Formats: sequence, C-alpha cells, structure tokens
Amino acid sequence: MTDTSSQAAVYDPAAVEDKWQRRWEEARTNSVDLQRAARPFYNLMMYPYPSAEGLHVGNVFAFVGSDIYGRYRRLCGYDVFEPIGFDAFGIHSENYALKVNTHPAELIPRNIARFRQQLRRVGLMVNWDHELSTTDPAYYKWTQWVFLQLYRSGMAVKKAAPVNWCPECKTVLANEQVIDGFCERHPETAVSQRFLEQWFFTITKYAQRLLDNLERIDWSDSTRMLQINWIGRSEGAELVFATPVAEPIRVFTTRPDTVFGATYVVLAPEHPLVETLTAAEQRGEVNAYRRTVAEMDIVARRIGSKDKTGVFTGAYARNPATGESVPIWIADYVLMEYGTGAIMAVPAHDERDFEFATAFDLPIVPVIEPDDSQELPYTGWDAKLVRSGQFDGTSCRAAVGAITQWLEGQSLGRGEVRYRLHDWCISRQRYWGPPIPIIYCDACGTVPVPEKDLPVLLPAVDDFRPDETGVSPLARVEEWYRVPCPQCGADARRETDVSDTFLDSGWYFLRYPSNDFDDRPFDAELTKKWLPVDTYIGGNEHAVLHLMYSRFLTMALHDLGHLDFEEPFTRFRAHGTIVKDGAKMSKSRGNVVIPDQHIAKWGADTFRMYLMFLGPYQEGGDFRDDGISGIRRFLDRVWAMVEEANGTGGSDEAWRKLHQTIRKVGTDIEGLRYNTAISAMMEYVNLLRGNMAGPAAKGLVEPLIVMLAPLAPHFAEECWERLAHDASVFEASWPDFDEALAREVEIEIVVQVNGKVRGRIQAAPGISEEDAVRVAAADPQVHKFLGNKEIRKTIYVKDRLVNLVV
RNA sequence: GCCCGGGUGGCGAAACGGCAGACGCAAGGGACUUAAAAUCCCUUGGGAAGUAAUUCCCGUGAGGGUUCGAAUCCCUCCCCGGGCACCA
Repeated sequence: MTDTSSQAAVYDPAAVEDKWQRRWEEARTNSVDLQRAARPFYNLMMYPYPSAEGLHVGNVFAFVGSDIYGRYRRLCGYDVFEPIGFDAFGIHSENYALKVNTHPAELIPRNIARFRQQLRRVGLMVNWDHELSTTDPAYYKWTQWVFLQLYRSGMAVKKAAPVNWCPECKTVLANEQVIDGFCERHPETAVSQRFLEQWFFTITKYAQRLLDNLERIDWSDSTRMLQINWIGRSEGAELVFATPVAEPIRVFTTRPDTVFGATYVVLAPEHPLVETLTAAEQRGEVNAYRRTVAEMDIVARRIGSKDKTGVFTGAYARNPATGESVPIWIADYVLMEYGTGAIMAVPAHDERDFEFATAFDLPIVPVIEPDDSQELPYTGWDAKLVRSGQFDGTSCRAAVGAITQWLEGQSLGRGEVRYRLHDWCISRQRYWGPPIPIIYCDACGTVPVPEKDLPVLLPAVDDFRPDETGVSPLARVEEWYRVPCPQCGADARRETDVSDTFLDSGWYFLRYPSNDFDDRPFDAELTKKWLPVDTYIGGNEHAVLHLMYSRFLTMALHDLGHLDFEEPFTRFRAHGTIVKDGAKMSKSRGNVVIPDQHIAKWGADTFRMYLMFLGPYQEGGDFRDDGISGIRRFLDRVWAMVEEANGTGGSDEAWRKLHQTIRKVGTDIEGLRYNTAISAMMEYVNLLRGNMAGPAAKGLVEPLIVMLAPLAPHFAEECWERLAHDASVFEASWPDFDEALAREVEIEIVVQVNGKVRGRIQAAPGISEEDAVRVAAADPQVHKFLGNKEIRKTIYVKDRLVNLVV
C-alpha cells in the first residue's frame, strides 16, 4: 500500500481507506462515551454468525445500510452507539466444525478474527469497545441468568411434547426452524416427530400482547405482517358436545354459526378422550389407526397427501344446538397441537369436512344458503341461516354472536380466541451452546442452578458429536454432569441439553452497552439511557425467529421488573435481499459475490455506495459488476472538484441547487432511500461541472462532502482534510437547509389542453391562477389546440400546471 | 388456497394523482492521443413528418372503471419473488 496518498493528485482508495481506518482507531473516533452522551442514539445492526466463508455481500449490504443511517444521525448531532458482536454459538457453527473435523472452540475465534478484519475494511462506525461474542462465558453467564428468571416465574417449563427432530442435526428444532417439513440447516433432511421432554418458554401467554403491540411500534409493514400471520389469531367459540362418558368433547370453531350443520365430530388421534370413548368393537381398528399416525413423520402428516383418512370410534356425541347424536371419528387431519384437538365437522360449509364426509359417506346438511345457489361446500359469509331453528334467516355474521350467546346460556359454549403460535422449545441435544442451568436431584426434583454459581461452563470435550440417543453429547461427560444438589447436597446431575441459539440472540442488544459489567447482565442506568434500540435494521428472514423471540424476552423481563420498556426496538426496518443475475446467491449456483474482491478492486467507499445505488434499500437489488464504475467516476469527479475548490462565489443556480440537494439527501437518508440520495448528489455535481468554467467555490463543495460522509466515510474524511479542516468530518454537522435559498426564481408551468401537454410557460413562482391561465391560453402552441372552442373549465395546480378543458 | 411485495427503455432504476424514463450502466458518434486506455463533449423508449428549429402519434404486465388528468386510485385477470398452509 502506498503511503503518499495525501500528496497524490489522483484518488487512491486503498491508501485513503487504510489511512482513515488507522486514524479512526487511534483517535477513537467511533467510540461514544456511554455515560456522558447527551443525545443518545442506539443504532443496531443484526450481529452476524461468524461463518468460515467470511463476510457475505448480504452482510455488507445490511451493515452498510445501517452504518449510513448511524453516521447520518451522528452528523445530525446525536451520540450514536453502533455496536457489533458475533452470534457464535449454535448449530451452524457446530455443523461446520463437524464437517471440517475441527473443534468449534478452535474455529470460532479464527472466524471472528477474520470477520473483525473484514468489518473494519468496510469502514463501519463500529464501537469496538463493546464487541461481544455469545460464546464468551462472561456473556452466556447472563444468557443462563435469563433462563433462570423465566424459570422462576413459571415461563420456562419442562414438558413432554411432540417435537421436530432433525436426524441430521440430531437435535430437536423449533417450529420456526422447520421449513416445509425439512430442516432449515439441511434442506434434504425431513424432520420427524419425537415425543421428548423438552424445555419450553411459554411465549403463547404473550400472543395477544405480541400482536397488539405491533400496532404501536414503528416497524416495516412486511415484518409486522409476517408476525401477524405467524401468531395466527382466530376468533370463534369453544362448544361442548356431550358424550356418554363423564367428560364432554370441547371443540374450537371459527364458525359457531354453522353448528346446526355439524353432523359428526372428529378427534385428533392423540386426543386423550379417544381411549375412554372408543367402543369395544372399534378398539382394534382405532388402535391400528393411531399407531399408523404415530409412526408417520411430520412431513407425511403435514404436507403429504391430503387424502382424508380416519376411523369411527363407535361412540356418539350430542350436538349442543340440535340435540342430535352425531358419530365421533378420529382422523389425522385434526391436529392435537391446535385448538382443543377436536372439531365439529360441518361438511356443507368446510372443504376438509366436505372431503371427509364424501369419503366416508357421512351426512351433509347445508345450514346457510347464499342467494345465488352455490355448490357445496359453501364457505362464504354472505348468506343467511336455514335449518337452524330460531336462527333461520339470521346472517352468518350476526349468528356467530347470537348462537355463541345462546349456547353460553346453557353452559354449552363460550366465545374463544386461539393462536397458531406455539410455545418456544429451547432445548437442544447438542454441544455448542450454553448449558441449561438446571440440576436434577432425586430428593429435591428440578433445582435451578443458584445465580452465584453461574456460568455453568460448557466443558471442553474432544468428542462433541451428537448421536441418535436423543440426549446431548454432554450426557457422555460424567465428571461434568455429576454434581451435588445445590439444595440438599446429595448426588445430583445437571441438565445436559444446551439452549437454542435464538436465546443467545434474544437479548444481546441489552448486553452491548453494559458488557464491561461482570456483576449484572445490564446496568440499570445505562439501559435506561440507551434502550430501547432507536433504529434496528436487518433481514426479514428473522421476522418470526429472532425478532419475535426478542420481543417476547423483553416483555418477560419487563414483567419481572428488570426492564422499564416492553418493546426492544422502537423502529425496525427490513432491508431487501441482494440477488445475483436474478437468483438467490448460493455456492451450488456459483453466483456468490465475494465482497473482498470488489473492495480490493474499487475500494470500500465505492463498493458501499454501489450497493446502495442498486435499488431501494428496503427492496434489495440485483448485483452486477457493470455499473460500479459509475460510482467510482462520480467520486473521481468530486475528488477533482475538491482539489480545485477555492474562494467564494458561485451562481445563484448553484446555490439554489445546493439547498435543494441538502433537503432531498436529508429526507432520503432519513427514509433509507439511499439510491435517490446518491442520484441527487450526482445531479448536483453535474450541475456544478456544467455550470461553471473555473473551480467551484469552497462553500458549494464542503456541504457536499458532509452529505457524502455517511455513504463514503473514508473518502469524505480525506476530502475534508484537503479542504483544510483539522478535525474529522464526523465532528462537522449536517448542512443547514435554507428554504429561501432553495426556492426557484422562475418556474416552468406545464399547459395541458384536455389533459394533454401542449405547451410550457415561464413564470414567477406564486403566479396567480388568473394570470397563469391567461398566459397559458395566449401561448401560440396551446392556442392551436384551443382553436375557437370555448374553455369550459380550467384546472390550476399551483406553480406546476394549467389544464384547459374545451 | 390465504397474506405480503413486485411487473416502467438494451440493463439497474426515477416519478406529493399533474412534463413517464431523473440518476447510473451499456451502446453509438465526436474531441484529445502515433495508438489504446483514461478523461471530456454530444446522442440514445418506439414510430412518423420536416432542410431545420420543431411538431404529431403510440408507450409503464392485460382488460375494464373513477378523474379535467392515472405508472400512481378502484375492480377483474396473468406473471415473478417471499411468507403461511388439513390451524377447524
């Protein structure tokens, strides 16, 4: 690398960037004093998983977009805290370690070192003093602490449940990690169902709050929609179907208005009542069916054939509305995990029930009749009830409330809300994670590890391979899991599962400001000052994982008195994805963009700006190699302008354009419209170049450099220095926008005749409608189209347009 | 099937309901150069008329509608991307 950059006449990005990266570190330019900061602004980007492949262009896109915003806020006078860390525990890291047969404890520090170097090279305004890694015992001590808080309050529970088991990862997965029945990490491996004892966080208790708060937090709509869908709220009723045994069948339905058409009842095969209800002569068939279903894996059950199968139990239940006896069936299209695990089947008005009734020849009784007689099943709402006793003629919508109330009066039902959201399974039968801080004692039962004994260190073991047993590799480390019970001192054993990576990332933003403290997870005062996060930018792939879990944990910690806010991210924006040649980047497609290569060739600043110039930040873009030269040309021109800049002066037009540009660039960056912010600066530079023969006035160039600083920080620093400033450009402030100076002195008004453009007139801004119309009508070109017809109507849009209707 | 996005020149894309295509790439022409690269200047949605300045017509996935005026709003449909999905 050359070291003569400050004398060179041409822009040499490598030298400039190296110089400023050193300076920033020496002068601690990017560090903010968290205690003293007067205008705190917490600018967060999603910390990366430090993969062996190094920084991906998608990471760069995400981080740069966030960094630009942080740097902009800093220039606006905020004390911006922009931390970064590493999501280094978890299955991704561990699977890779297995693949290359190297211990993750050895790999991870290596990967992190490389990431750190790459992140520096990109020129992020990262406050390195607050870097964290989830694998650091000083961090995961507090991850375990979070678990204990939830455990104490009953929000962490151990229960046996059907869970997703990935035979490749050899661990259970959260529902959010199962994609179309396949493992998120192994797209070729079907997830199967196992019935295991697992630790769950009771996120479902917060379903309504997670939903309600979405209305009042400033998040990307796309992300909010994903969460709304995932929570899956359904309103309806729980209805009671009496049975010959003591316990009735409770069903959940969103269509209580159709209850008069319920001609049979279906239980999930796993439903506890099946055992007691099944008639003796049906027992053989029922048991056989239940066995088949139990052996079926989740794929076959969920996405496999939708052909309806099922078995009659031989028992009957009483329809609460009609009082009639209806047969009770079991079928795998009814899922135990949702609702009550039982449904009333209304074949005339539900597609699945219709299919099932057709297959097994069960009665189909229509109870709603649309005006134009439609085919069955009719599942719409725009119709009235028939064959429904006193409710005949009631509209469907009205009948929902009326029938629910009527049944409620007889204790046969009540209004009910259900959610699709499941409790969050956090147990992982793996090695590379924080051990769950629980001890099992024969005498005392389940005993939480006392907080003073945290962290429960992950033991260093050579053999960290998972196996088929369904227990963690830690279960093979006897000297580790055998411990005395913290309560009675008797021989006891540790929980050998580790926790999900998403528990690590569910609270990391709380730790950043406080990671100097080893005696508390987050300092009360610092947390009050810096949180919640002001702006969080990241990908929508985490909409229902990390972003949902973080909200839940924040709410839980709030309810337990640890935080005084319940939503962690005041403003969240989802960035788009970068694709290559119209397709997602992947190693198998061979279309992976390696950022380092482009940075080496063009410089980090050019690469940063080019990524932002590809398209709207929140939509992403298609990466192409051609086009990047345009950004470099632009920077070269600015560079030349800086070299020549001197004196004062400049045309009115140039000053006007400057102020218009300040306005546009500011509002564009605020709205993350980086592509148009860059265009605006290009237009300004084009105007300066075309506008004057000699060098540009310093006063016209300096604000441009400040505006460029968030996007091209090293470049801007170097230009700023060349413009004879001693301090960093980031000590400067965002240029003031002057409305008066931005105002045009003469404007062009479009003249339309019958909505078609027929001419243009020059006028002073603020011209009256009367004058504008008079001048417009007098324009010869316009006159041609008016002929001698009478003007019937005129439309005037102030300073923009006149439309003459003839 | 349901819920979000999106569809505009050769390409990436702009456009508070008001001049469609800003800005950039690529392409073509020119200047500089022995030459090339770099740089600088000009042209560039399609079609037609004119020696020309210029003018006219068509054009934002398709078809309807609202409006003085629609890429933008409404309805129907097609295609692409993402999410959910036997969820009662």
